[in-house]
Amino acid sequence: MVTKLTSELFNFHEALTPADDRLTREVLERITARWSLAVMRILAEADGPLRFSRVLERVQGISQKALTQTLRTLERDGLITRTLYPQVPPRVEYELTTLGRDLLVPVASLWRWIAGRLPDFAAAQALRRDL
Amino acid sequence: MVTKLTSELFNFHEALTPADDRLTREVLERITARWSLAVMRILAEADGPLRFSRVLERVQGISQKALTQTLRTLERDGLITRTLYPQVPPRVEYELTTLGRDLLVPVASLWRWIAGRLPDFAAAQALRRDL
DNA sequence: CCGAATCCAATTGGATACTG
DNA sequence: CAGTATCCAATTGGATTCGG
Repeated sequence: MVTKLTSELFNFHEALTPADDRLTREVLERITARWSLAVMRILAEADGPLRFSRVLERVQGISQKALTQTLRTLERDGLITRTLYPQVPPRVEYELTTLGRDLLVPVASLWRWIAGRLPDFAAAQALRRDL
Repeated sequence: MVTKLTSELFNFHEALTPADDRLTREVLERITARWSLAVMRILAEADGPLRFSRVLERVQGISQKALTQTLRTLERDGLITRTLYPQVPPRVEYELTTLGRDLLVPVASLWRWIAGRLPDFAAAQALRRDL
C-alpha cells in the first residue's frame, strides 16, 4: 500500500517541535548548499587537518570568498573545526569533526541513489527539453 | 580505520563521467532546494492527484510564484506529473511519479538522521553564536 | 598566508496586475 | 483557476584590493 509507505516516511517529522523542524530544514539546506559537500569530501579524503590554501586548490572551481563562507557555515554547524596557529604568516587548519564524518554516511547514500537513477533523470529531462 | 571508511563512501563517485557527476550534483541541489521537499511531502501524503490551489494551501508559507517554479522543476526532473484538464476554469493536477516516491526513501533517511542529531547541531550553534 | 572589505553584475523572491 | 508578466527590493557571487 503506497499510501502508508509514503506517509510513514515522514512520521518522525511530526514528533518535532516547530523550532526543531526549522532547524532540521536549515541544516539540510546548508549541508546541500553549493560547496558544502565538495569541501567536506576533500577534508574526508585528506584524513587530517588541511590548510586553507590546500582546500582552495583541491575544490575545483571554488572562489576564495565562497570557500571562506562555506568553511564558516560548516564550522557553525559543528561539522568541521578551525584551528588558528598565530604565526607569521598565520596558519589555519580545518578538519572534519566526528559529527561531520558521521553525516557523510547518509549523505553518500542519497548521492549514490541519485547516481544510480541517473538514466531516469536524464530521460525525464530529455523528454521535456521543450518546457 | 577512519581513512578508508570516509574515502570509500564516495568511491562510486569516481566511476561517474564528468557529465554524470554534474547531473547528479544538479539533481541533489534541486531536490534539496527551498520548497522541493515540502511540496513532494504534500503530494506523497495526498496519495493522489492534487490541484494547484490545494498544494498552495497546504505548503505553509510558499508564494504562488515559488510554487509554480518548484512544480516546473520537479516535473522536469521526472519527479511529478502535471495533468491539464482544458476546462473553463482550467483544472491542473499534480502527482508524484514512481521515481518521486522512490526518492523520498533516501531523502527521509537523511532528514531523519539530521533530526536525530539535532542536539549536536543545536549545541554547536550555541557555542559559536558569537562567530 | 588567511581572509575581511569593497564594488559591481546577476540572480532571486515577493507583491501586484493581468489573461485564457 | 492557474498561471504569466512586470516591477522592485534584497540577496548572492565573482573580482579585486587591502590588512594582520
